[in-house]
Amino acid sequence: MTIRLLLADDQALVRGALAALLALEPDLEVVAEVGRADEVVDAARAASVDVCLLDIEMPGDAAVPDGIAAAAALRAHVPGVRSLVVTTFGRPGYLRRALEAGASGFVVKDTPASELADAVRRVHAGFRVVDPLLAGESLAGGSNPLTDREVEVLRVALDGVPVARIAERVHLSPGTVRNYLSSAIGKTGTATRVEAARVARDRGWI
Amino acid sequence: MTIRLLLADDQALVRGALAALLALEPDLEVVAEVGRADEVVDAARAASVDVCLLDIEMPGDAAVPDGIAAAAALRAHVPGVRSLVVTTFGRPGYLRRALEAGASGFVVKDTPASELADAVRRVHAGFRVVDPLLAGESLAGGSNPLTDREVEVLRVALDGVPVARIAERVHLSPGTVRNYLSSAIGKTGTATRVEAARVARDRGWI
DNA sequence: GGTGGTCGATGACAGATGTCACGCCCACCC
DNA sequence: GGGTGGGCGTGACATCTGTCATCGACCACC
Repeated sequence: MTIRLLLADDQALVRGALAALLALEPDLEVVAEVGRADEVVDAARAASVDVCLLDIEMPGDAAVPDGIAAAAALRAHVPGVRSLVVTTFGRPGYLRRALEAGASGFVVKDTPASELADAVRRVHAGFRVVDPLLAGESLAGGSNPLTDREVEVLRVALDGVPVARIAERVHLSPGTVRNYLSSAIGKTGTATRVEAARVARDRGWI
Repeated sequence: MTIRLLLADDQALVRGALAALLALEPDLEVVAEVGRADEVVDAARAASVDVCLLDIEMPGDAAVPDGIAAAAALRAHVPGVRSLVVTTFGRPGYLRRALEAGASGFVVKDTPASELADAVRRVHAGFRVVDPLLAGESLAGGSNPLTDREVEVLRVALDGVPVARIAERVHLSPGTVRNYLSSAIGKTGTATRVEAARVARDRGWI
């Protein structure tokens, strides 16, 4: 019996290339491909998929905006499927959030191509597959010290927009936004809101 | 006679997957793979390569920091080889810079996998292959209005560091840095230095 | 009822930032 | 020599930002 796979990645070329790579394995079969996070659940159900390979950075809708949310949605709605997150960025917080969302595996796109099929097989067999290097960093990184509001404000601050525009977008007064930013700057040990936002992003806090 | 290919991409998984995809074509053969921009020229020479597939975002050294520089280095040192840039980001400025660097083709990773092999063949045959959507944007985008100093300062400003630290890194006085930033803010039609840096990056100006 | 806690807002302050006009130096050119 | 212009710096100014103390509103809890 072959393992039935779904590929979710917004870059068609990468998706197709991964399909070609996995097609080399006789016990694996790619039965569905999607390019958006919000299409994962339907496709997984329709094709009776065993394992989903999920990129994190993918377009989606408000309910399922990215690959991590797709893993959570799969666990909730199609519990038989296992998720293997395959991502460009080995940010510690991504790993933590992916595991919290119910993903069974987490590999970065730096890993050798030869290891992917094995990761799929182990995930399908019920094991947990995690990049060992990243697992260490993730534990060392600690958990997210930011409050919900700080996260919300930092997300907007990422692009470097002025405080006034951040305030508009999150429906808070400019003064309050500055308070949250100041707090986040303190927690990240940085000097400006943009630095704080970047550090928070790299640690997977936002 | 098969077309001999070199794959340059820092993500091993993507590299391997592309190799599997292209191996499906009987007239194509992947004869070399590298993960750094500064290894492209040597590898291309050693394996007598016909066409190089180059990612842009790749680590490298000071002389060849990315895939675009690798295309330029190939033209200079191994003139027989043609370059096909394969990149995640369809930024208009990337296209312009890639063509200036002597690349024969430019495709984004959104394109269907089925078209890649054809793009390789056309590049090998001496044609120029350019994403048509992007070609339009690139012409509309116009050329780079920034001075060298403005570019240098904006590159550092991308991370949101304070002006004082930008001044240290580029060996200018803080006041001068602010002048360049102010000028760049005006040219980009933005409000802060970080916004200016992001706009400039997205247009391929820095 | 009181009590404590959180959330959002405000005000005040120092320092950073963006803008602008101007000055200096040096290369270049007539 | 006398411009002329670009690159870099300075000073001054208004505004924005980051920090901190404080306040009112609201809610949970005893």
